[in-house]
Amino acid sequence: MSSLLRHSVEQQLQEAGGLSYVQFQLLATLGDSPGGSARMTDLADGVVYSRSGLTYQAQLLEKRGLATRAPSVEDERGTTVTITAEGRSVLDDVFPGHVAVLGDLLFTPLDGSDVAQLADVLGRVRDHMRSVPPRSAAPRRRSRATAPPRDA
Amino acid sequence: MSSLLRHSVEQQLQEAGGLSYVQFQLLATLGDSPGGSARMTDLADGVVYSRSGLTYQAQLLEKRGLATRAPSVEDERGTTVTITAEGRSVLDDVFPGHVAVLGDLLFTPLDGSDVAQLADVLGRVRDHMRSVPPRSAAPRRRSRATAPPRDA
DNA sequence: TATTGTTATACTCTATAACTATA
DNA sequence: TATAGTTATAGAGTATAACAATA
Repeated sequence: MSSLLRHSVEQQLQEAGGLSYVQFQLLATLGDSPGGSARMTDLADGVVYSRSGLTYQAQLLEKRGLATRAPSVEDERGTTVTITAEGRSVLDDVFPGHVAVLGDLLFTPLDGSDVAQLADVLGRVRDHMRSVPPRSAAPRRRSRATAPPRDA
Repeated sequence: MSSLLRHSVEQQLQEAGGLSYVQFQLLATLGDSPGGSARMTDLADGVVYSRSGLTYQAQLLEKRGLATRAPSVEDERGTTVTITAEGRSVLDDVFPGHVAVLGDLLFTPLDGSDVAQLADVLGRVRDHMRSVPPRSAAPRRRSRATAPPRDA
């Protein structure tokens, strides 16, 4: 079910705005951030992928003029990404269709009670997953001599 | 939530058996099929992807000796894919860890009632999505001559 | 030394279109 | 003609490792 939905969502984003799923997530996150800005690390928190993958997608956004990148003021190691007016415009173009896809495919067969249950249950799963030490994101070699590797 | 879970699942499949998510789906489907066989078209029904993508993954399985491919007996246009003993072996290798990932990440914060609700609600969504006409060719905002194109 | 991020690179996967062969 | 599947190809996306720069 999740695969089917994801596939349709990605297709709509691509057709309506030429956006990959990750690009949409980044733009949406930036759009909701104060000043339309966020640091790469903050952006990474919402996404699964590697830092290099994030850099790649952010570069694509910059090339299309949907976002700008600049060294962070507070911490010069960091990069601050900011959504542009054109970025917001693309987001506006894409959003109605995005909501429509979800409405058609996900919400149509559900009533208010179903949606509430889903939000509750999946919300708990999400919180749980976030609280779990990300086995994946944790480089194996991170373990010092004191910590015996679990995954052999 | 779905992305996080999917990512962890894919990682486990890759580490435990060198399987992509699609390959695992194919092997699992074959394993549950009578005689361990199914036609490409039948396999495609369970998966989102294109036929060429399915051919690609089936070829990989064949190269690794996890499945065989042969012309179908009834309909010589078709290809019958069959899981091998080694394919079942890899499936057995991978399965416990697969279940463990789902247990850890998905089911831990849920009780029996939650799981039942989830199965009910998502089951209806799945049925609904399957009943809907192919999404790819149906851009819903694509209107007739009355609506001017706004994406110029 | 640890953290932030980029680059170089190699690889996997997917989709489109053209093609073959059978129904 | 329609259906089943493969092949050729091209492109998008991802991860790993090496790297530079700042804290």
